Amino acid sequence: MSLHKTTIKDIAKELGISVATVSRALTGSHEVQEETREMVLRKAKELNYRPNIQARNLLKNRTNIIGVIVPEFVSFFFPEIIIGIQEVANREDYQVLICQSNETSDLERKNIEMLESSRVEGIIVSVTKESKNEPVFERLLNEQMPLVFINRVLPDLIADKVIIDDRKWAFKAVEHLIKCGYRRIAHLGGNEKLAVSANRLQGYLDAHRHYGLDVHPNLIMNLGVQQERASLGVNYLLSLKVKPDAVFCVNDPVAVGCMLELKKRGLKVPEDIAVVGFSESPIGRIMELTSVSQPTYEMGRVAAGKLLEQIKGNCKPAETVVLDAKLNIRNSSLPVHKRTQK
Amino acid sequence: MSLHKTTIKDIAKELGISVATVSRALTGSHEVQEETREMVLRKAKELNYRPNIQARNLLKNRTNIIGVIVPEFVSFFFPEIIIGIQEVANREDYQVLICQSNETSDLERKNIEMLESSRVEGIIVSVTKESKNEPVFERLLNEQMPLVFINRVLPDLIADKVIIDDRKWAFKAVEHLIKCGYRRIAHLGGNEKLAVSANRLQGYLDAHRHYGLDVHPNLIMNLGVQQERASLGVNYLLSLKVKPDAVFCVNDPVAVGCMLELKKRGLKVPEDIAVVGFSESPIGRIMELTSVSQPTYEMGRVAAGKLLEQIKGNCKPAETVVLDAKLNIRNSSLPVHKRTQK
DNA sequence: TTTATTTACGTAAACGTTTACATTGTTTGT
DNA sequence: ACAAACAATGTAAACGTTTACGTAAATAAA
Repeated sequence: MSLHKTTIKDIAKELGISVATVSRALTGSHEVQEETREMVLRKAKELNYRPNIQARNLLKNRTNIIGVIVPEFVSFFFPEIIIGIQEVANREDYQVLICQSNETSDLERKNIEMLESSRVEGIIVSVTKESKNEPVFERLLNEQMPLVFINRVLPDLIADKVIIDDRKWAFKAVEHLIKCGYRRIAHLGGNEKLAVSANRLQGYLDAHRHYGLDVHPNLIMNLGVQQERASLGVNYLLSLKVKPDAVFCVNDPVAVGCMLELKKRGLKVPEDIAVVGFSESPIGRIMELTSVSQPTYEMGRVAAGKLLEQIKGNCKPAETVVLDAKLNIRNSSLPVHKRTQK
Repeated sequence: MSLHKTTIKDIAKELGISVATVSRALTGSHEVQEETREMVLRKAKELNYRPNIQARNLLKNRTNIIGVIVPEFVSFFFPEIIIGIQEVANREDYQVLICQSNETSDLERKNIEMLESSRVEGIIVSVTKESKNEPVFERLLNEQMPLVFINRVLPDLIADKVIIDDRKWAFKAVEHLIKCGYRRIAHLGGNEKLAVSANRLQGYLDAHRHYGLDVHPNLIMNLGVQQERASLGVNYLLSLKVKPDAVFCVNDPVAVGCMLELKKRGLKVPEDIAVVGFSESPIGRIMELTSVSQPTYEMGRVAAGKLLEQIKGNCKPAETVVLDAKLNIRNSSLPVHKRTQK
């Protein structure tokens, strides 16, 4: 019941041999007598020896840990990405240190510094909106810290990135609304400084341009990516003389908030207003919300794969992996002529 | 652009002083001249020095890491607990290594061993259903590994536990149904071997006993804790000659699955059948599901607090902290006489 | 036999810190 | 003036490993 954890020295002393021999026996070196090895292994088991990874890592100057920074992980989205990351990392004996930046630039920076102090061998990050940490990431890149951006990226940085084509899929989502017969499509956008938001807005504009529809600036609002922000937007939209007949939302939470507010106001989806989200969510699925689904697990796996490659020193030039997505059409965006049949 | 990370030695060499002085300056020791300290701090910043935590920990024989094992973290519940844990842990400079056992006993054991090898200083765990690892946890306790069970516990083990009184709150939930006028209340239970499930079933039985209601064994089914399992139960319940007028579900996912299946079958909640869940969830809230809310963040904080106490060697006897919960009444369980008004 | 090679093991340095102890130079007390 | 106390710094050991190097004995080659 000693609080002392068995070390290699204890084994050596008990057997009257040197620590070097014990180490060799344990690491499976060939330069140790079979007889000796067995003796060591037996004693190690007897003393319930566990190698001290810290000491080994200090010597080899590694930690076998990678860091992950996400804005939050209460919504399904980032947890799924993290699971994908863990899957690949664990397979290669890496542990994953998970941090959440809580959507604040400041905590993001602190997390980075903490991960550096923990001597993680690489970092996978999904930046906060309004990340003011571009210089920090630049420093990391300069210092050759393996780094992969996922989902939310900094467009100006030359680094590995794993994303979907937000612009393209936003286009497809809005195109779907247009083809369904909707003509006054509003957009509840996220934060302009967030690349994903900006790109989805672009896709929205692209679709209008492509199908010759006028863009009404007063139908476009950038309120944020959180569910609660939606009511504000809905209230405004419903106050207009000419109301929109559909809303394309920057993500599912906002779309859900939008649907809830509409319901509260006594409006039916899609009969009065159609709604489309982005990124899929269990709640959205249940509410029959049309949305673009991202391959979350796969994104995590790919990001971890690229990070481990960087760590192993395969110094390929920075690459942006664009994964495929999918538009899932549900009842929240029925074609105008089919709506009454519902 | 060197791959070499700045060490205390580099600073010492550049300034022509000893590593001891540098160390003292950095750790805020009083026995160093103010002038020297400033010099060191300036140089440290210039060279972007980050202390190597591994080396420090090796010396002090600690890691400043605690491990957390949860069954899963895609649903809101465990992420919230984890955030609470991180909050307290980070405040005390501890990192959190998060593992998911994926509801399998085997992966749970592997995670434990992995955390041991990583020399975590303590473990917070929510066991899998049918955890066969009681002997493993017993060993950990014997070896004085700080350990706190949270939410899902092993009743026979003497250890720190952070829970709510599942039996009591299940009683309250069912009592609420009874007071609303429901008389044939079914129970979609979880796994019998899972303490939380067993306790919630007991609460269900208690309420029946307390209010003199007969228990109909064929209205009680233990199908599991996942949403998908609910349809099976609903199908069976609806096949009975005398159908239930309410369902008390072991948790929100099952309750949601239950509501969806009822909807699919053309039945209205609560007009045809009332539904009550447990543990709260965003989806449940949106579906207006009556449920018991647990203080997830607080549970995490308390568990982390207790673990850190254990780590610091405050060897109190094992204690079970029972936190308060709350029954949130929503439309899924309207009083029978009010239902038509809806 | 003598020399070269191999085998099995020991010695000691190294990783980046912290800290007990030693060593200065300076101040205080008598 | 001299001992005592103190302040600021240096020296070196320690944490638990791995591994380059050295060494002795045993074996193979000459």
